[in-house]
Amino acid sequence: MKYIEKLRNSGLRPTKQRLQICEVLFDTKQTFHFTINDLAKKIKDQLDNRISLATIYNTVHAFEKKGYLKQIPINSNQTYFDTNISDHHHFYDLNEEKLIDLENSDVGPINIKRKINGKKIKSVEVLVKLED
Amino acid sequence: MKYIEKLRNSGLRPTKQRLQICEVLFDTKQTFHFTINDLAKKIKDQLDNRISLATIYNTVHAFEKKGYLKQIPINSNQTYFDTNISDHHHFYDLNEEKLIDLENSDVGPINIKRKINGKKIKSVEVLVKLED
DNA sequence: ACACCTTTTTAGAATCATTATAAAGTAAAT
DNA sequence: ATTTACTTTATAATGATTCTAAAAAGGTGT
Repeated sequence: MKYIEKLRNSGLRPTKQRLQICEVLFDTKQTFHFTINDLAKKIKDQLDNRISLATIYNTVHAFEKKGYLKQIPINSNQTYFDTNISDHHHFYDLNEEKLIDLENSDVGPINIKRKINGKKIKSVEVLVKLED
Repeated sequence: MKYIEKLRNSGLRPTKQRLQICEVLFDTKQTFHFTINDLAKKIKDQLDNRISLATIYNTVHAFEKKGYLKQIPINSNQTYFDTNISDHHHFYDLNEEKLIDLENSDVGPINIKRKINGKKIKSVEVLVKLED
């Protein structure tokens, strides 16, 4: 199993549940956005066994902390995650409540001129809200 | 009262509660960020009478819809609002969980090259995450 | 001022995502 | 194989936000 090493290397035990969640998240051609509920449904549909909701939360947060997932900053009652961890930005369609990837080449370079003492920039994320 | 006209013009009845919330939000030299809970506390401290939490929610959402407040896209369990409705962006200090305004001049122009058919850009918001 | 209609406020209940708990199960180390 | 430290799990708890329906207040016309 190709994810066993990946998990071990980051200090996460490769449990059956984590490996299955890896498959659902990363065995796809296309990256995608999801909420915990989306993921829970996907897991229920794709797997024979069931994984408890608590485990799904734990796993997603563990993966996010390790950098295998990105949280998307957006005001919604649910938290959105992205399996695309490359440097990129998002459209958010307010009418359809849908996220759309903006390739990095779709956005000109972003120049942050101000510095805060003792702080490093961890990420720069652009959210472009769309309406009809 | 200077807010009566403002509210009437946007189709909101200038009720006692709304006018008082206007004072708390807009009678300040500096703009600021807040959550509903922050605001509720501020209201309790600054006013003699009490305003129900439901009204605070209603009012903030009404003001946001009318453009007197901006929601700040950030992943937090609470929703953040900003009384600074000018075009500007934010630092988010991950360690201290604090928002800091970035003046528009602190960020170079942002060029969104991609268009989505039939959709207009409503806003472009940059969130710069900081860590120690 | 009064009557009428509409909007707003309110307390409390309901909802819903997320986190905490604590017991049972599993991986890894000795 | 035994022990130890993680993990999973069902369920309960939490906490922000929204809903509800009744009371109060604003606005308009008389």
